[in-house]
Order: sequence, then structure tokens, then C-alpha cells
Amino acid sequence: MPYPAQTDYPTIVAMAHQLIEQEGAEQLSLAQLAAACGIKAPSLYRHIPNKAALLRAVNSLTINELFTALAAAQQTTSPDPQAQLTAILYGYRAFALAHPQTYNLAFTTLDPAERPETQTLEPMVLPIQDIMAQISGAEHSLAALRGALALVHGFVSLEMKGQFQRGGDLDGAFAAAVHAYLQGWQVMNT
Amino acid sequence: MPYPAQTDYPTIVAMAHQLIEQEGAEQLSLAQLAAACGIKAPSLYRHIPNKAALLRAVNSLTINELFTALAAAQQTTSPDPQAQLTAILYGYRAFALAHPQTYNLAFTTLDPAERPETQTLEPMVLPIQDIMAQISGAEHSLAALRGALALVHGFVSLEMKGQFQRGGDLDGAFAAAVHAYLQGWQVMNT
DNA sequence: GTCTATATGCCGATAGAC
DNA sequence: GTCTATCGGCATATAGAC
Repeated sequence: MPYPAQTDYPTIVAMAHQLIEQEGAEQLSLAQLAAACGIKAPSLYRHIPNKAALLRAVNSLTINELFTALAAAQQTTSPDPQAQLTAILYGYRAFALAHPQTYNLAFTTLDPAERPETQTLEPMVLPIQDIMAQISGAEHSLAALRGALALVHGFVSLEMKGQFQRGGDLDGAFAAAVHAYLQGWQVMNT
Repeated sequence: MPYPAQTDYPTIVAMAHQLIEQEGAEQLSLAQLAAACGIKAPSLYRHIPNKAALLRAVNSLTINELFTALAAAQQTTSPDPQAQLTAILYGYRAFALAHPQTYNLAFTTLDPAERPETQTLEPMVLPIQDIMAQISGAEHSLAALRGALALVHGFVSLEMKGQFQRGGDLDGAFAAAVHAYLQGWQVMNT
């Protein structure tokens, strides 16, 4: 009796993504992944070349999810650029907090071997730069974008790693920091 | 002939710190560390209880170094709070870029098991909060501090992970982002 | 496409002699 | 304080049968 075909590449990647989100990237072994797919570890190698390639695929998935989330956040009806940027940056934080493990794997753990070639954080958020230009001025839009990415990435990273241990309102602190940052650019541009 | 005494705990920790900075924390094995100390791996266990404790000690070392660097940066003669904060934040980035691997281990990799109990990032930078209060107002000083930490930590993290891949002047972008952030708080406070 | 069986390696950690 | 010897575990990966 032949072995039934029961899994494929996208399923494996999605399962890996899910397991990483549940238990952390460090805990994912190929044996565990295979078991979750209902097969044995060696069988995985009929679908993936090696573990690094698998993690690259998982990271591509994460990046696409983040891209979708940011695009959705941008669909705010307000034409005010500051309001749009605020919505996007809030959406960024919400995504990271909702998917801490996969976000972390894609953007902080980030072994070059596990990085998708074409996709990094920065080109992905190009649409933001256009809005940013409206409050920072065109010639500073790249710097302003980078600072915004740094602010939100840094905030969620410190937050998720438990580095903000003195209590207080983290939502409020994030909102205030984002507001101050955008306000600063607007003032400098006038 | 008895085996000579040739190493001790501080030496081992310092050596681990150095090896991590050279090759990355993931590459550090106890066997390699022992070899660098001129002994065999099992002998390490006469000095350390386990690897996690060793990494805790390494992280304490890193945190103390950062603390010293920030204190030195604060010794600017200018009484202007914004200038002092700028100097501290520049010093922070300079430290991280100069010690990427150990910085990363202490503040981003950061398994709770490897975290020194008493020392985390936030309480360490309390002096900054006092200066921050002068431009953000006392009631917002914690939020302002957290945003500043997020901005610099996020910037150096993205920078070191190669996420800023579109060229441009990173020093300038960092300076502009810090300036905008501090300016924003000052404006909001008046 | 899946299986069993196995190769190979490194890891952290322990036991006990000197 | 150091050593040799070894344990037990888990990892990625390959070979070849069904």
C-alpha cells in the first residue's frame, strides 16, 4: 500500500509559521514540524532544501502579513497625513504585538541566511515615505521614515522583551512618543 | 604533578564577553570558551554553575559598560538639556555600534534566563529621565524617556541588522530623527 | 511522497581520578 | 583546579526500500 500524499510546501510553511508563533522560533525542530504535519522528519526534505530556506519562507509570509496589515491601516478616510501616519504606526505596533514570535524572527533574530532576498522592511514601507514627505519635506522623507521605523520597531522590541518594567501606560507612552516625533518633523519643516 | 591554577571567574566571563563580540553569541560553545582559557570544557563547571549563569554575567558586564559610556557622554559641559540628551543618545548609538554582538545579546536576544535580575535597561537610564523632564514636562518624562530609548534602540537594531538598505546618510538620519523627537516634546510642552 | 534506518556531529553537563 | 571519559539529547541531513 503506497503512502498517501498528504502535505505540500505551502502547508509546511504555514505550519512552521504557526508553530513558531506558538512556541518561539528557537523551539522549532524539524522533527516537531514533521510530526505536526503528520509525517516523519526526513520526509520534509522532499519539500524543502534545508531549514534555512524554510525559515526564509516563513519570514516572507510574515512580511507579507505585515504589509497587508499596514495597507489596511492606511485605508483611513482622513486625508490628514499626520493622522494617516499615526494610523499606520499604530497598525505596525498592533501587528508586532499580535505576532511577537514571527515578527521577532523576521526582524530581530534575522540571520542573513534566513532573510528573503528581495524583501526587507524598508522597501516595503515605501508608501509611508510619500505621506511622510508631506510633513517632513521631501528632502528629509527618507530620514523621517527611518526614524519612524526605528521608533516603532524599538518600542515594540523593548516592550516585548520586558524592558519597560516600571509600570505606567505603555499605550499612552507609545501614542505620545509617536505624536512627539511627527510633531517635531512638522515643526522643523515650517 | 598537580594541575596549575590558571584561571578564575572574572577571567572566564571577560573571555566569554570577548569571544561573543568576535563571533556572535550563538557561536559560543563552552568547549571553545574553555579552549580560549587554556583548559578543557568540563573544568569550567568548577567556576560557573551553567551556561545561562555565564551569559547573565556577560550581560552584566555589557550593561555596566553601557552605563559607563552613557555617564561619560553626559559629562558634557553644556547646561542645555536638549544638548545633554542629544549627547547621551549619540553615545548610546556609538556604544551599540561599537559592541554589536554583546549589545544584541544583552538587549535583544535576551532570554529571561540570561537576564541579570536587578539590571535592565530602563532603571539604568534614570538620570536621563531627569533631563528629559526639563523638555517634556515632569508628568510625561517616563513616556518621553521610553520613546527616546525606543528610537535609539530601534535605530541601531535596524541599522545593525541591515534593514536600512537604500543608502543615504545614516548618521544624518539618526541625528535628524533624534532632533525631531526632542523638538516635538519641547513644542508639546510649551 | 512517505517510510525506516542511519550517519554524523555538536551540545551541555556529570562522574570520578589525579 | 584540572583532567579523561562518557552520558544523553537533539539537531540536520542522506540512502534506499515501498
